[in-house]
Amino acid sequence: MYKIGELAQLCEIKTDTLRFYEKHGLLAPSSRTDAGYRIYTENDAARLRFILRAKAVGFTLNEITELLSIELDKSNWACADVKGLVDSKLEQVVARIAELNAFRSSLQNLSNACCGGPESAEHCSILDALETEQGLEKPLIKGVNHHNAIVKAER
Amino acid sequence: MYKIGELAQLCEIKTDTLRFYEKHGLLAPSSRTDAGYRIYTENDAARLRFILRAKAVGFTLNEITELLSIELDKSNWACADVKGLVDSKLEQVVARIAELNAFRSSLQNLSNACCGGPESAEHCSILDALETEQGLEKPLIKGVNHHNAIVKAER
DNA sequence: ATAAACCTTGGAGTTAAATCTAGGGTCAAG
DNA sequence: CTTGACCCTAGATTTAACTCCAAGGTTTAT
Repeated sequence: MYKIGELAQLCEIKTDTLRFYEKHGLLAPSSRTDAGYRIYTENDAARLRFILRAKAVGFTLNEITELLSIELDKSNWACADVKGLVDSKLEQVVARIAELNAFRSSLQNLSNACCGGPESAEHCSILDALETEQGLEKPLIKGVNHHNAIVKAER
Repeated sequence: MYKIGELAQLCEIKTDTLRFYEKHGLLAPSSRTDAGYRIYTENDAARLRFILRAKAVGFTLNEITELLSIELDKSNWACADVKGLVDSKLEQVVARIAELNAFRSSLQNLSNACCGGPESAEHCSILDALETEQGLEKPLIKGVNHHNAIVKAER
């Protein structure tokens, strides 16, 4: 059981943000005290952590609402519906991971091309690194890649 | 050589967005016609694609500006500086990939737990899936994971 | 029993990133 | 030589996601 300030501190956000999430239907406290103070349960906190993680990973609050709506009325959904919605989000996540991997390899190329010494960076070019990586990009975007996790990053 | 509308169409953004990027120092056309029309080169287009990819992957325009600033005055930077900046961005990207992988596995758990049939989704819970995945989360965050690329997602 | 530190609501302000509007030039096709 | 599809600038508006403020009620520690 947390008061709003306690939960906020626990999750390193502002109380204002919690009230904002409530107003927008993402997270309502399970109850109120007689005086009207919001009371959040451990379950509410878990939900909040889910929201924050989804946010950190680039989902908008609207998308998160959509994800959480599964939770709210799950007894009214068929299992197949839930699976469908989750799997479509899962696809988005997988696609985003692929994009990130492509981007990471862009940066990696630049880092690799750079000697790292004290001399001028005349020959270090983000765009050069980009160009040389362009052929590499497509296979990353399309299809699941079991071998592109994280490429060795040394030197 | 592209006029603003051509480049916009090529990259599926609005001309307004290109002018906006120019105003904010992310991408200026290499030249103008006598009439004042913006003229973008292939190099400008590559820079734009870099911007769009970075954006898709969750970087803010300010962060992207910082990344691109390397390009602008690279001759005034030491190679070590460039490498430092790039490597720190690289760390951010790797961290984000880790977060996304954790999130993906959350969703995967839910999908797996869900029978996918026509019956009520009473027992499919995003939060349940979250709980059971909580122990799994930390090893993903810390350290490079060569084997967490993308887990089989079928069924 | 009172001050400090909480909490409440309603509404205004902020920031990032566009997106739109108004009022005009430019250019190629018929 | 005009019409429609472009382009220009400057500035206003929008949207998401907070963040802050005012005016007041509640709790807690001294």
